[in-house]
Amino acid sequence: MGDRRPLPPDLFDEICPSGLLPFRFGDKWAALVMACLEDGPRRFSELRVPLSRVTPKVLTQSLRGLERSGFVAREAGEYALTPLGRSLLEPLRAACAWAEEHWDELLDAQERVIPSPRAAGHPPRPPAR
Amino acid sequence: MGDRRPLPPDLFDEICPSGLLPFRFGDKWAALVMACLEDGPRRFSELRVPLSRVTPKVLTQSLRGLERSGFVAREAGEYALTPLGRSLLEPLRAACAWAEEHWDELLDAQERVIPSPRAAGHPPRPPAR
DNA sequence: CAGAATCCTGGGGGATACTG
DNA sequence: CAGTATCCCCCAGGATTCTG
Repeated sequence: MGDRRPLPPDLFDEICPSGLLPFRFGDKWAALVMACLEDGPRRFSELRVPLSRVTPKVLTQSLRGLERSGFVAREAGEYALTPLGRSLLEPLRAACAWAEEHWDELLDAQERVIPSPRAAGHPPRPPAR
Repeated sequence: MGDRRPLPPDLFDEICPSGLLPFRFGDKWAALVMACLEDGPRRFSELRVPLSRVTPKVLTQSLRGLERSGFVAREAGEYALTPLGRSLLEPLRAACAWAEEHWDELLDAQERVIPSPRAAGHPPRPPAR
C-alpha cells in the first residue's frame, strides 16, 4: 500500500459528494432501466414488463431523471439510450461483474449481521438472473 | 444493437433492485470514505480531515454501514479496507474514470435543464480533484 | 396505453449538543 | 479523541386514483 501520508483537507474540497459520480447515480431503478434499454428503444409498456413491481409513477420518475441526466432520450414514445448513456453501460457492467464475482462474500457479510441499530432486517432476497 | 426481442417478465424477477449491486452502494459518503482508506488504515480523526463537511454522526453511520457490508473492518480504532472492500475499488475506479472522461457532457446535461418539477435547483458545483 | 395528481411514510442525513 | 444523543426536515418512492 501507499505511504500513509496524512489525508489532505482539500481532498474532496468542492466535490459534490457523489453528485456526478456514477456510483450512486440515478434513483433506485435507474440501473435496471438502463439495462432494459440495452438492445434498443423501448416503449413505456415494454419497460413495465420486467419492472412489474415498479409503479408507473415511479418508473416515469426514473425515466425523467435519466432524461435530465442525459442518459436517456424520449422520442415518439420510445425511450432510448443516448451515446452518453450507452457509454455508461461499460462501468455498469464492470460493477455487475464484480457483484457476481463476489456474490457469496456479499451474502456472507449480510448474514453475520453486525449489531445494527434497527436489527432483524429483511431476509436476504434470493439471487436471480 | 441486439435483436429487440421483448423483455422477459422475469428479467429481474427476484432481484433486489440495486441491493447488492455496487452501483448505488452504501450511503452518500461511502465511496469517498473508501477512497480515503486506499493507502492503508486510518483513524476516525484522520478521516474527518478530508471529510470536514460530514458531521461525526453521519461519518460514523457511513462507517458502520461499510462494516456491515463487509467492506471495512475496524480494529483498535483503525478503519481499514477488507479484501472485499479493496476489490471494490476496481469498479469504483472504473466509474470515476468514466465520470472524468465524460465530465463536460455530464455538465452539459445538467445545464439544459429539462422541465423538471422542482426546478431552479442547486447551481452545479464546480468540479475538483 | 402513458402517464399525472394526490396522499402518505420511512429514513437519509444535517445541525447542535453532550459524553466516556 | 471518538463517538452518542436529540431534534428535525426533506424527499425517494410506494399505493391509489384519475385523465388525455
